[in-house]
Amino acid sequence: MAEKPKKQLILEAAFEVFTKKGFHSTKVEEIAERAGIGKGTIYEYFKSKADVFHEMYIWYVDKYFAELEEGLLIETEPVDKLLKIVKNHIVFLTNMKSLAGKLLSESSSNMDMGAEFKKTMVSSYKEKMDRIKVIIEEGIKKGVFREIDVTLCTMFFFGSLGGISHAMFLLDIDINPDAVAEKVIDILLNGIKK
Amino acid sequence: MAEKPKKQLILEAAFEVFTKKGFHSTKVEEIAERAGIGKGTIYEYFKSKADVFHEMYIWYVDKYFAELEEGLLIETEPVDKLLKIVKNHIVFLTNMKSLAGKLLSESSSNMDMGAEFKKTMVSSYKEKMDRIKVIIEEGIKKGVFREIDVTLCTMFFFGSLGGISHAMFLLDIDINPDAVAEKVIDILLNGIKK
Amino acid sequence: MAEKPKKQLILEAAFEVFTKKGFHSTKVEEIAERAGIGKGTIYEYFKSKADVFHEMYIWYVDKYFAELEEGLLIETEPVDKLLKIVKNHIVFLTNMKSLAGKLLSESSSNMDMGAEFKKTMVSSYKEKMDRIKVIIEEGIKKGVFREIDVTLCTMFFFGSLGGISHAMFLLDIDINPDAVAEKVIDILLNGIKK
Amino acid sequence: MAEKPKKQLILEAAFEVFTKKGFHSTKVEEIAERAGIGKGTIYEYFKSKADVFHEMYIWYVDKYFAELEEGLLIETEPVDKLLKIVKNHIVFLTNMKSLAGKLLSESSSNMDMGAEFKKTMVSSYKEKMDRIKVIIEEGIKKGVFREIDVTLCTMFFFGSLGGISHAMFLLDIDINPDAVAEKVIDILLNGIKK
DNA sequence: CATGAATGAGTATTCATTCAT
DNA sequence: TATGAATGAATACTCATTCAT
Repeated sequence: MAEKPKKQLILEAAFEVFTKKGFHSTKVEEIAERAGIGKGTIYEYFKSKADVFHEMYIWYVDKYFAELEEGLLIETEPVDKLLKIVKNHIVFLTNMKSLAGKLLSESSSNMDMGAEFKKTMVSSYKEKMDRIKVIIEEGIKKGVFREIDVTLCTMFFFGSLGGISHAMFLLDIDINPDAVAEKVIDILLNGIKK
Repeated sequence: MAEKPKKQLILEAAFEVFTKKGFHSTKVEEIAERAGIGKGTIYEYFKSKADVFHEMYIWYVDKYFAELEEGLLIETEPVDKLLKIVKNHIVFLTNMKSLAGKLLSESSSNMDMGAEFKKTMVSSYKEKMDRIKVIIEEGIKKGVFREIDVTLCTMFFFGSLGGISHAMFLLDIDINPDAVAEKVIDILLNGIKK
Repeated sequence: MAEKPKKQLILEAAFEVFTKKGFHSTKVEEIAERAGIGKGTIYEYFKSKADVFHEMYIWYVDKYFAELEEGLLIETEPVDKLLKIVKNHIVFLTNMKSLAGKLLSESSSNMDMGAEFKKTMVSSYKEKMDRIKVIIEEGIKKGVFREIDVTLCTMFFFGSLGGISHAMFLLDIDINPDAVAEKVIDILLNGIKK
Repeated sequence: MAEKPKKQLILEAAFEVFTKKGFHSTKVEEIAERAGIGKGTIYEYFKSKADVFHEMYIWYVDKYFAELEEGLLIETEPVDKLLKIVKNHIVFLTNMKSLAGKLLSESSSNMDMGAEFKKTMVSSYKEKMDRIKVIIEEGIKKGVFREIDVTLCTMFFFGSLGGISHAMFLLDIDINPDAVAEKVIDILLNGIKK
């Protein structure tokens, strides 16, 4: 009897379909089918297809951060924190059935989805970036990291995570989170120069 | 009299519109208007809207590589080559009126565009990666770089370029190509550890 | 405690909404809200939206006639009766918050509401007409009126009432029932010729 | 080869369907079918269903006035002019396949069609009224008519025309334009009092 | 070759109605 | 009885594509 709340059901179905087919190619009816409900029901909980996408995005990002923060609590050292972030990122993507790349890319090109959504995206993006930035700054303060350009370094590091996801999905590569994470951090920390 | 060939005209118009509005939101008629020709004419040169996109993508990538290779010819040292790649990437994006990010993201989510296009994308992706990979391997052979995981390092480096583009567009940041390129390479080469 | 019967409540709410927004633009939920009840409850008393409209129409016409007949009882002379009809018509419309025009017009165009409703409308229309016809015939018999075409005169007279309502609503004119009624009857009785 | 212009074709088809079924019950596709064209073509000439209705209404009113004015040119006497108006009205309705009543009624209840259309309707209504008003005033000036309330008389007369149409359609009566017109004018001029 | 008028397949959304509670 | 969450049939409108000129 204790059914999952309808709204959650829709969000999950939406995630699966949107990430697999992209926003425009996803039909509202498909989401309903996957959620095992009637098409009209979606409009009881969301005011439009774009709204479903928007809320799903927020839900997804929140989930990401929740898992991340939990992981970060244990660590104290900047290096370990960065390592945790990379691991978390990879695990998250893998758990998400490896479809998350789509989400990012499709969403970034949907300016037609209204300024409000754009704002949500930018702010969640900044939030992620800031989380990393703080760690790097902490590392510099502690004397563990060099005095590099923090913003750039953050973009660099953050981008590399995206690049890895992108490669994973586009090339259909299976990877070992721990091994990859360690290699990534090694490069980031020590550079590639001999 | 020396008019630009019609096909080229369409490709350029398509690039502008597709990158500004994304694939689905771009109307064929808009491309025609921007190209200063009739809607029907497009179908004389391309068999569908997807085909226009596909060919435009190839043209864009070719252009990217042409400029890149030209730049790489001058350099002999792996480090300088990587530096050139970063600079070229940033300059290219800037020249492209900062719209290229869209291209990547939108395209990656269009599985509905057929397997053929997917293949084109993957292969051009691999081509770009390989170009970088070769340089890194060369650096290792020459003893300039450590013996790191080349594939991963490539993904890492390549991804960081994407991350920088993404940040540029999403956050609307203006950057100085040379300064940024040097900082990026500095991090890549020396790492961030003190 | 002496609550109004639910059905009556719905009918009144329906009248307000239907007359303000027309049949198609009225949502069943709106009627329920205005009646202060749940949407489903309407279907306990009526079998469809069209049925609500149908019954409301009958209720409205009955009310009209009830008021009219009451007024006519006092009068004995045909001329006074016609005068009473005009006054009653105008007062009725005014009391109805000047929305009745809508009712007539919307309803007349709803062939899609089924033959049954059409019949109700026609028969109520005929009933109104007959009421007038009888008075005119009586007037002729009494030698007060000329031997004009009774049916046509009825239509003419009845139509003019509608015309006045229509003008009132469309042009948003406020009128004095007594003054107008007397002028109307004056024209009807004496014509406009000098 | 000399086909009727598409826009005109659509307007005529729209008139037939709208007047038969009312605005809401008319499907755009039905208009297209009746016009013998594709659904999309309608949107080449009109920007919405409401727009088709709006333009059709104007076209219809213009046609009415064109025929009316032509008829009025020949007459010089106010009485003859009124007679002409009545005849014209009846003939017009008959020619229009007896569907015009719908038009008036449906349209008057479509406040949801936007303020612009409301304005068009009111102004065409006033125009018709003014045409009649002028004739009555002329009659008074010439000493043919009594000094009655002109506005009211106009509404009265105009309404009676509507009443006759309404009766014709609702009761499905066939009438002889000339005979009816003369009787109507007789009542209007001389009243019904003996 | 070039065109743009014509087309109709495809889809988000609304809302009357049902029915489990 | 009363309710309102759930439903899906119904429909205006868009736009890639065709083809007569």
